Amino acid sequence: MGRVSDAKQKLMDAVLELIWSGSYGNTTIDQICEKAGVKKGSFYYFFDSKADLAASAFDANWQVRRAELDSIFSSTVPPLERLQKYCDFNYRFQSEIKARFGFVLGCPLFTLGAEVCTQEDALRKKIQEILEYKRKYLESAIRDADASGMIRAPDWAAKARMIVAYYEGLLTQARIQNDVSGLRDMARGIFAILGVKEKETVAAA
Amino acid sequence: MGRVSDAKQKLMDAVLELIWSGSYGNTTIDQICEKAGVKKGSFYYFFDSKADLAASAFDANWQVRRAELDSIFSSTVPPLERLQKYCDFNYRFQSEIKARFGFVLGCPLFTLGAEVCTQEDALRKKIQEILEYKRKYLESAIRDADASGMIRAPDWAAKARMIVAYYEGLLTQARIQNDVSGLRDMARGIFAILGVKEKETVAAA
DNA sequence: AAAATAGTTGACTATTTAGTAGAATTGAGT
DNA sequence: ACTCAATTCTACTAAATAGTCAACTATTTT
Repeated sequence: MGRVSDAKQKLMDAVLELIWSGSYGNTTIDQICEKAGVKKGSFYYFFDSKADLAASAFDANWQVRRAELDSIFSSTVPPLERLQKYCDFNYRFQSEIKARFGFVLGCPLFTLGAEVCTQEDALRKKIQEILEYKRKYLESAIRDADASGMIRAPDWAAKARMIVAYYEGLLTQARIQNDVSGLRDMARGIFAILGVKEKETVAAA
Repeated sequence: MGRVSDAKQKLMDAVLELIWSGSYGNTTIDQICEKAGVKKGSFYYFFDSKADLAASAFDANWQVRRAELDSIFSSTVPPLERLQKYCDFNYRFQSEIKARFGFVLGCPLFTLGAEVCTQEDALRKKIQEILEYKRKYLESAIRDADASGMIRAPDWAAKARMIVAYYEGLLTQARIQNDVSGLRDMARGIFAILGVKEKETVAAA
C-alpha cells in the first residue's frame, strides 16, 4: 500500500551511466539526483550512500546482462564459437557506445573495481562477485572445448583467469585510448592463450 | 637566486602515493598538501591544478622507472629472458607493495588512465605517452626474438599490444582482488600469446 | 648592505557537497 | 471517499573543498 515509485530505478540508471562515462569519485550525489530527476530527499529515502546505490545498481544491471551471456554462451553452441561470438559482441557493443557517447567506455565493472577497491570494501566485494560470474562463462566454454578435444587445456581455471585478464585489459586499453581498433585482436589473443592453431580459428559471426 | 625548495618534489611524491593507494577522484588538494607537509599557497605557486600536478608527477616518475626498464630489457640479455625477468620483477614488486601497504596496487598509470580518460584530456595524453614507451620495450624484445628465430611473430606491433593488454589486465585484476597469486601466470600467458612451446620456456630468475 | 629573486605562510572567500528534518502529497487498499 | 503507508519536496546545516592574496622570509646577486 501507499504510493509506488520508479525513483529507485531511475537513480540506478543514472549512477551507472555517470560512473561509466566518467568515474565514481567524480560523480556526486547531486549530479545523480539531477540526472535521475529525483530529489535528494528521495535518494536518501532509498539508499544510504553513493556506494550503496552503486552496489545496488551494478547488482540489478547484472541480472539483465546475465541473459545476454546465457544466450552467447549457450551450451548448444560449439565452445570455441561461443568465445568468438563473445568477442564479436564486445567489439560491436563498444563501437555502438563510442558512436553514442563519443567515448569508448570499456567494462564498467573493471574500471570501477580498480578505482574503488582500496576504499569501498562492500562495493569491491559486489564487483568481484559479478566478475566471478562472468569468469565462469569463459571457464565452462574452455572446459567444454577441452572435453571435446578441440584444445588441450587441463588447467581450465587458470586459462580462464588469464583470458579474463587479457579481455579486461583490452577493454580498458580501448577506453584509455578511446579507440576500438585494438578489440579486433580479442579473439586472436584468446585463441593464442588457448593454444588454438590459427587455421582452426572459427569464422567470425 | 632566491631561496631553494624541495616542495615541488614532495608534492609529486605525495600525489603519486595517494593516487596509487586510493584514487585520483578521491584525492583532494588539502590531502596532498598535508601529506607533503606543504601549504596550499605553495601548491598553487608550483602547480595550476591537481591534474597538472599529477601529470608532472607521472612524468618525473617515469624518468626514474625508465632506468629500471633499460636494465631489464637490455639488448645484452636474450629476448625471451628479458620478458621472463620483467614478469619476475613485477611479481616481486607487487608483493613488496602488498607487504608495505596491505594492498596490491597494480599499475598506477593504467588505473589512473582508466579513471580519468574521459575527463582530463591533458592527463590522459601524458599517461598514454608513457604507456607507449613501456610498450616499446616489449615490442623490441618480441622483434628480437622473432629475428633470432626463437619465435615466429612477424606482427610484433600487434603482439606487443596484446601482451600489454594482458599484462595490465593481470595487474589490475590483482589490484581488484588484492591478491598477487594470479601474477605468477604472467610469463606463461605472455609466452602462450607468443606461441612459445612450454618446454622452451626460460628458467625463472 | 641593499636589491632582486624565489619561495612560504596563514587567513580569507566562495562554492560545492553530503546529509537531515519535517511538512506536504500521493495513491493503493478498504 | 477515507485511511495511512509510501514517497516527495523544500529548506536547511555543517563540513569539505578549491582557489586567492598580500605580507613575510630566505637566498643570491650586485
